[in-house]
Amino acid sequence: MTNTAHAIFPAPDHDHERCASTAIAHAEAQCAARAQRLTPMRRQVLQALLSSHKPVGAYEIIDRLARRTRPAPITIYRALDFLCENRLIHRIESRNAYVACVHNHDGDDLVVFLICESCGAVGEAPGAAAAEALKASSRAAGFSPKSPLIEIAGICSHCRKR
Amino acid sequence: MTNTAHAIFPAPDHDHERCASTAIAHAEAQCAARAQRLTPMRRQVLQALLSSHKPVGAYEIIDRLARRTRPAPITIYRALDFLCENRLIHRIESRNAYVACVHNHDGDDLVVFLICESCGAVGEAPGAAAAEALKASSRAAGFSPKSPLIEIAGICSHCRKR
DNA sequence: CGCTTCTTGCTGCAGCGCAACATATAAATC
DNA sequence: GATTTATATGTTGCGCTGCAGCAAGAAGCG
Repeated sequence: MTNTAHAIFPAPDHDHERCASTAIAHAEAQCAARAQRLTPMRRQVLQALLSSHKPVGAYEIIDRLARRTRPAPITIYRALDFLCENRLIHRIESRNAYVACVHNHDGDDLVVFLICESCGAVGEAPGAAAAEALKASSRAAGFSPKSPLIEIAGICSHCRKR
Repeated sequence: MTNTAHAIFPAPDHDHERCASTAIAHAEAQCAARAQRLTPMRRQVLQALLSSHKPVGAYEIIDRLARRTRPAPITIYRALDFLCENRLIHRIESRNAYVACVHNHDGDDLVVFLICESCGAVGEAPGAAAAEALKASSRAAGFSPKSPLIEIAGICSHCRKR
């Protein structure tokens, strides 16, 4: 197989051009629907993240933009905040970095981040089942949970084959 | 109730003196069993974390130690690494901070961190059930998982009452 | 146009985290 | 005990992370 629409980990030879353009299109639609502005700066940051499926740090984004005038860190963080709030990207806490959301999941569903220690790619797996178990466990402790954060390190299917 | 041994979130009025001393005793036993050395530096860092059930950053640990000679950050990080490797403390990724392990869980079992947004306390809930669901989900994606990281923000039972 | 709101740029700063090297202390071996 | 070896701590230095506070420009609106 080469490129099924719902593969958690995109194959090394997948059509990434298409992958990125659909993500941009989705971002435009999403922003239009919410009356939010996908400014050039925000679009550039999103595109920088879309250049791979790996988490990228804020300062590396600055390097990748590499325009005439080098944007200040705060500028990037503000764009990242905007993109996070609109669920167009995700923050990977264990890496202090960000990945573009490839939208394999629905609205408010819990997402499980699978992080390959070999190639660095990040996949988004559905985690509804685990979410139930987590809610039950935390409620048993008298805890009122909000959004669970789940990140799992390991080896992805493509790296495993090699 | 005031202080049951297995409460996930220790009551505000619990006997923290005892709480801390048992943790130190456990650390000594654990290190002795593994032929590891709980040096003065490491013990001091552990005690600094045991002064509360809240996550503490590396630089705040430096402030708390407040000895004649202020230890360098790297010194603290080395002690933290040691304590993490020996499972005497945990790193809270979403806070870039550390908490002492109060050992409500067994050996290699998955731990779910419950972080109270009100008082900042961190509880450790058992997550074996969720772990199974997560493993199944990630394996379905062809992923070979290692140690899942689960952190949930919310409100703890004691803050909820107020 | 004038006003408001949003966005970006600029300066500055504090916490986080570790590499590389030097020194000191403890354990192990003879 | 003396020597080697391993482990732990100290010192210097630096890059990344993340944001506060203020100023300037751009977009939307009556």
